[in-house]
Amino acid sequence: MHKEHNLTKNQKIIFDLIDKSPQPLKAYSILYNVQKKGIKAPLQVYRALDKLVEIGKIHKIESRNAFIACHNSSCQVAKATAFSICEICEKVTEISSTGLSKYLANFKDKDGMKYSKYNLEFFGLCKKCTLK
Amino acid sequence: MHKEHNLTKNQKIIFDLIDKSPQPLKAYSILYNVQKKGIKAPLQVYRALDKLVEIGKIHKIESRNAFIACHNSSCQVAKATAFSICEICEKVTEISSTGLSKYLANFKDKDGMKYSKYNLEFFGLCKKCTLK
DNA sequence: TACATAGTGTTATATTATAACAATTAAAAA
DNA sequence: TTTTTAATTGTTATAATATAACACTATGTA
Ligand SMILES: [Zn+2]
Ligand SMILES: [Zn+2]
Ligand SMILES: [Zn+2]
Ligand SMILES: [Zn+2]
Repeated sequence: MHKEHNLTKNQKIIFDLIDKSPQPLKAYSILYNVQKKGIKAPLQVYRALDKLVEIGKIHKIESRNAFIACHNSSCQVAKATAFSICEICEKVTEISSTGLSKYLANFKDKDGMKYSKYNLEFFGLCKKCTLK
Repeated sequence: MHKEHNLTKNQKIIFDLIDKSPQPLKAYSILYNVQKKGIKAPLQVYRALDKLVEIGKIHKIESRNAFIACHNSSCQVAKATAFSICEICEKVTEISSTGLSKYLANFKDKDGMKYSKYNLEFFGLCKKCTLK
């Protein structure tokens, strides 16, 4: 569950847009979409994005430079994220698998080192694209 | 094991540089370092990088926009990669764990979908930085 | 109130990456 | 070997992504 954060004006505008979007949004596409709401400069977007990522309301899809709202109650504030990405239609889905997150949270490398955070991106074809 | 690829002149210059580097290199840092060898434009660098990634000689660290040589004989040509990243010194190490790669290669999401490719990035502190 | 902290607005600039086109080289097919 | 096809190169220009710096404003808290 997400802790309630009181989003500021810009944060709320940008979160709402991302939250409503069925696919991840890129920063400059966000910018174009919120200009009518008074957000005029890239920095205003990036600052809101940074904060939203930090508090776990959205995640960055690193391989796509795009942002998606978190819909996974088990992902601990941006510390443990996993996504599936369709290489044809670019549909991105957050994976919420207890098995996977337990496995990765407990993973130790050969030096016995544990990690505080991870990001995993799976690539393949989504159902719809598999059938074509 | 890597299939032997006959690298072209530019590919070789750029691979050699990355391969010798203890840490991942960024595209423009590569560019500055190979200008004395006649590679003058970003595109020449990016083209070589694209090819080297494609054939699995190097990997891109997505969260850092940087490139590292593959030192993991079990990673199947860029289809299955895992890294640990130190959040202080930015040291990056390719993880080669049979357990991990088997687990991820066989991972199915709740729709039963399997993936053809993945990239995993772990974050934490390396040994050296933990002791500080 | 006074102070600290976080957020905003703005301009400029840095960093990362690709488009388009002509020329060259290497590979493979005839 | 010649032909022809694909891959690579060189080059200029430009697109896309992201941050620096600074002045100002709102918010919380002592
Ligand atoms: Zn999430
Ligand atoms: Zn798809
Ligand atoms: Zn590798
Ligand atoms: Zn370190």
